[in-house]
Amino acid sequence: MPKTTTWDERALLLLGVLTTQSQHGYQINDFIENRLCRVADMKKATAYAQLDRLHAAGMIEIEIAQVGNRPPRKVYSITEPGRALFHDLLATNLATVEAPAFAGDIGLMFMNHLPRAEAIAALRRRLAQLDTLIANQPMPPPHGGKLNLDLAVDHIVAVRRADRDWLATTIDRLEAEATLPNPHPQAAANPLS
Amino acid sequence: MPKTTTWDERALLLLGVLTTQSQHGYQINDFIENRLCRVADMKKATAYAQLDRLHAAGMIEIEIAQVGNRPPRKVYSITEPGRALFHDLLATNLATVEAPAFAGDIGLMFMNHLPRAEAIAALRRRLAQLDTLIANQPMPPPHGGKLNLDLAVDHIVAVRRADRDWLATTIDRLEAEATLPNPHPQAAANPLS
DNA sequence: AGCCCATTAGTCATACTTGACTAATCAAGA
DNA sequence: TCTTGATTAGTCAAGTATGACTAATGGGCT
Repeated sequence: MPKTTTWDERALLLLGVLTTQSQHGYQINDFIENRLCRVADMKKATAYAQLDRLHAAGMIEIEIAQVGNRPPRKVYSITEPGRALFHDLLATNLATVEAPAFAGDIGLMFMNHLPRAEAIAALRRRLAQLDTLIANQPMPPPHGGKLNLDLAVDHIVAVRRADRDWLATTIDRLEAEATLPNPHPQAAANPLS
Repeated sequence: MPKTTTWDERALLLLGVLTTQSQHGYQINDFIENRLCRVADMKKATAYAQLDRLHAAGMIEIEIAQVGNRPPRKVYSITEPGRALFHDLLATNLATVEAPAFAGDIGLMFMNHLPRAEAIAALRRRLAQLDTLIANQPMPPPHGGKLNLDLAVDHIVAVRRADRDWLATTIDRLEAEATLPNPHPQAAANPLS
């Protein structure tokens, strides 16, 4: 038999959107890019590619609907196998911890290559950004029925707040260390050791 | 003039590794996949592609070194322009907040599509995994000189702990709600409304 | 002597992602 | 009336990421 395709969180996202309600492409993209933008990030072309894969696998079906003289809509609906797949993907997703990889940590690793003052100033800017983000956190627009956006947003806010606290504490610690004799005397530019 | 290439955290990672010390390819990959695996994630083929791009842009240079009769080593070294680029990328990285997108939040959004008990059981498995990860957090092997792995690992641990706390609290709340009259009576399987 | 594994170097096909683009209809403002 | 922007459909080229693969050497084990 053919090797079973591997489905990821993008399939879960689309199946979830379609489980809530059959939709046509424009609606799907609009929904993802406007309503779910803080939780998910998928572009139009990616969505179409995934929808094609899901259709080819029989997880969704497509009907054409004509409204007036407008270009015909393709309405995507989830099938029974699709519901089963959605169920499995959802249960797995809920039960699994993802390996986090923060791009910001790359910089932290190499922080000692900058002069202390410069590094701390940069981290301070990061902290200011975080504060702004947390303060201006817009509450998501009200949503209908089964979609639990609040929970996901709440999670993001919680993690961001922890990030902020860690950063504030770390900056303080680094500053305290900076007043002591410099433990890294070679921190300035140093070509050809 | 040609459009300036966009450099990302992968370039930062490689430049950082080479700033610490000139290395040949095998060393670089070994270092990233063994020592930095908890902070960064870059595969061999990706590293070589990035090294090529950096070399084409004059950010690193390559010398051939022969050791015995072994296959010749290509030793990659950072150039002066490379150091400047590294400095800029590092300062930017430290000063910037990344938009986080957690795959796990996709599931949270659709949680109401599962029966409450099943969803809570799945989240409990996620929590157990998180606890294990936090408990078994291996301290990174000691590192030399300017590499500040501890800081990045500390950050990851802090965020993970916040994640764990949020999850524990959320599970409790969901369970409390579950004992009340079900606010989502259609939570069970419900084909064709 | 012979065999296997680690070291050292990459390459390549494949898959995934996305910015930019095309096309047509209709409502509303100028 | 004409133009513009939103609605609706996608496509395609170009870039990125990576699993799987090839090749050669040398040290150590049987």
